Amino acid sequence: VETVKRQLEPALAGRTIRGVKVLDPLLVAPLSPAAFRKRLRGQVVTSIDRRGKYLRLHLKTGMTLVIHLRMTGKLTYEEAPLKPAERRHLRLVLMLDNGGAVYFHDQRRFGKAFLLTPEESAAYWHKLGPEPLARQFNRKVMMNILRNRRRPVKSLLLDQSLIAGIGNIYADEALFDSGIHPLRPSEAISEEEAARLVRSIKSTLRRAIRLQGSSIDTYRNVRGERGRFQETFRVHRRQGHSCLACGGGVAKIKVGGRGTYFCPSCQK
DNA sequence: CAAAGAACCTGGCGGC
DNA sequence: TGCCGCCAGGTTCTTT
Repeated sequence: VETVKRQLEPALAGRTIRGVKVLDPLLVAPLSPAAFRKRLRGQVVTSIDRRGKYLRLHLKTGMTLVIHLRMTGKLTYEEAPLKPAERRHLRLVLMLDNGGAVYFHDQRRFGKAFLLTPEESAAYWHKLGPEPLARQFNRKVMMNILRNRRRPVKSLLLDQSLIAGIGNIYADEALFDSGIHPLRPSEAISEEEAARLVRSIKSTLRRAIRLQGSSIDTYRNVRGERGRFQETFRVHRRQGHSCLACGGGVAKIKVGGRGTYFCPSCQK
């Protein structure tokens, strides 16, 4: 999402949305496509940012257009019309005043786009935990999150109300990097381990951003290019392969309903 | 109230 | 070839 945000900013900032085409009502539900279009058309995008896994397009009126890609959402920017094959999973088009357009594609149709008023915004973003890449996200904050909870540490990392923006891939990779077992009860994590976990989360996310995300299947960046972080996975989706650190076998279990990959000898 | 499980969707894969 | 079940970068609602 950070990669998408960085690439979308120069294409969208300062642009006026001249046209809105909703090809899948599910994307904007519970708003009707007509109501969504009416509220968005003519709006000026002043800036773009990200909060957790949400993309936010700030509009001159004070409204915010929020986009969540969920599992298979993709945003692309094009100056020329899409080829027929590229329209297969097209859900939304925002036509801009410079002739370009932003396209939202989504195979599984889990993605969401909605508008927030300035009044709604504060309460909405309040539901999310801190940004893991912020300076203020440190061992102390991590310890407060881990303390008095016995849920498996991986479930906590994925809980967006506790920390905003860590996904399944990055939770697995950060836990491997810090040598912590995904099922460890969070209250059993020491100060030293918490400090290591914070460093691992930050370094994993930074490295993934540098490699422009993970293209396991459908993900592409705004220019349609694959990310490369999947080439550096140490445990995620490597079950049965040997651990790059110890040579032992990478295991797969389910944690909180999510496929979870780890090295039983490196992660305790 | 926390936690587990199901639901929301589409499509690819392996097994039979 | 075709059908079935399982799995998938996430969140939210329901059930236990």
